Amino acid sequence: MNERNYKIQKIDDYRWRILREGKMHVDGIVYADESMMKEIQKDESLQQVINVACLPGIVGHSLGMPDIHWGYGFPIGGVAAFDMEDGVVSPGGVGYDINCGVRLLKTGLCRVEISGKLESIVDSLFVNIPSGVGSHRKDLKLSQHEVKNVLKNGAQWAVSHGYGSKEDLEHIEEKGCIFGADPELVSTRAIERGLAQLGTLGSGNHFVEVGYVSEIFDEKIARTLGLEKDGITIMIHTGSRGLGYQVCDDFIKVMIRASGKYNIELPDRQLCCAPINSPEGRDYFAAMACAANYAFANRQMITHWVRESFERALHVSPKESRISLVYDACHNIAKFEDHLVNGQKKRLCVHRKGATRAFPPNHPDTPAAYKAVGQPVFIPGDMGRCSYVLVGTEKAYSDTFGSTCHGAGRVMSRNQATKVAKGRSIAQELKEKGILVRADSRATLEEELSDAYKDVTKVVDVVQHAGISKKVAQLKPLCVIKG
DNA sequence: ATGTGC
Repeated sequence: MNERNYKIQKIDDYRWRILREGKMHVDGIVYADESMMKEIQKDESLQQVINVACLPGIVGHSLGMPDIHWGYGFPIGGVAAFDMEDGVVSPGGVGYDINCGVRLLKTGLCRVEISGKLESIVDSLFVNIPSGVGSHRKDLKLSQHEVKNVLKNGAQWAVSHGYGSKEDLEHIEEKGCIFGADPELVSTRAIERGLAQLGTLGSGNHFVEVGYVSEIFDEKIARTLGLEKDGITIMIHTGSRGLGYQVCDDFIKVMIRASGKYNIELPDRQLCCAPINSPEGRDYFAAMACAANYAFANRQMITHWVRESFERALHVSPKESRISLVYDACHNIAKFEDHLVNGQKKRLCVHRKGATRAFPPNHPDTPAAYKAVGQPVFIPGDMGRCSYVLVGTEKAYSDTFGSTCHGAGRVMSRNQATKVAKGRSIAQELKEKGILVRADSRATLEEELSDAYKDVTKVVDVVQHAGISKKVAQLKPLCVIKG
């Protein structure tokens, strides 16, 4: 069962090469330190890196980030770019939660100003933002027609309906709207699942977390991002909810047929895909863009209710709380982007699944305010430890199609974590560490146990040392709401 | 991740 046929070559302290052999078109490259590499080999994720390397039209390398772990077909923490002419697009390379992502808000508040008020903040957030499996909003049920407008316009829809400001849009990847979304390619079932879920958190590892800047590694960049020591931040991690799940599920069926139709040899059925320039490939992309836009709108709506929750809990005006968006980045998505391949500029379809775009300073897609420092990247850890703010680099652009990691990465399955948490009160343990948590389900809290994750500091150190991101600040949690 | 199996 655990027989390994592949050969791994150490490139340097933070990179490992899986040599091309058999049906692989390219080498695999994994970013990890020595001890992580041992952990990584315990699951099937490296075999998945190899499987991805066998897909038609893949260019460069099949990449694994240090938070890599087993996923549906493609590994989570994987990056794969395909040639527009002979390459493929695959729902498994994006993931079930299309445009799952992280946004970071900063505030005009500092730690001492809210100490003693954390209970009311966390309660207010928990009341205002529905959380948990199947969570929906009682105060906002859209018509099918209106959902289609969300799918076309993303966060722009939210802003034009009074949820946030135009300035927010400048600080979202793609300005909160992926081009090419066609709602007619999203099934009625998917749209129905989306009617009442806009502005809800969901379950699993999704959260809204209030924290503070605990350490700054680069003063100048932190200042540009508007972060200072002890400043209060809010991190939002969620995606496209049931609508995105349904889009993925619908298109996996389409892609299984398409893989046969186009004679694509699949090492694993879960890698089902279609040529980028086929009807199935174009349809998937247009539907995926819809789900991505729904997720952008979702995080934008949640931002609105975060602002409102702070105002209510602290009895402050928006001018006093000064909650603004630092940035919003996707970590489950496929994008058409220009990259240098063998010295030539080429348009590629880049799949990032559990991987974050990390574009360098001066890139056209890096927001104007951050041109000098690079695109912000947020790496949430687990509930008990910390998170990181990074920026993208030239090296990421040249080595990883402008990509980096997305989180700590699991070391325990959900089942394992539940067993380890048996007989313990995770909420109480966190409270003793000074972290208040409100969760819809006790089971989710157990699955999200701190020890179920790698130490995010080690993950971030790998991408920092490998040069594919630059550390800017560390954030520590104060209170968190979970699904 | 997911109206947590059709």
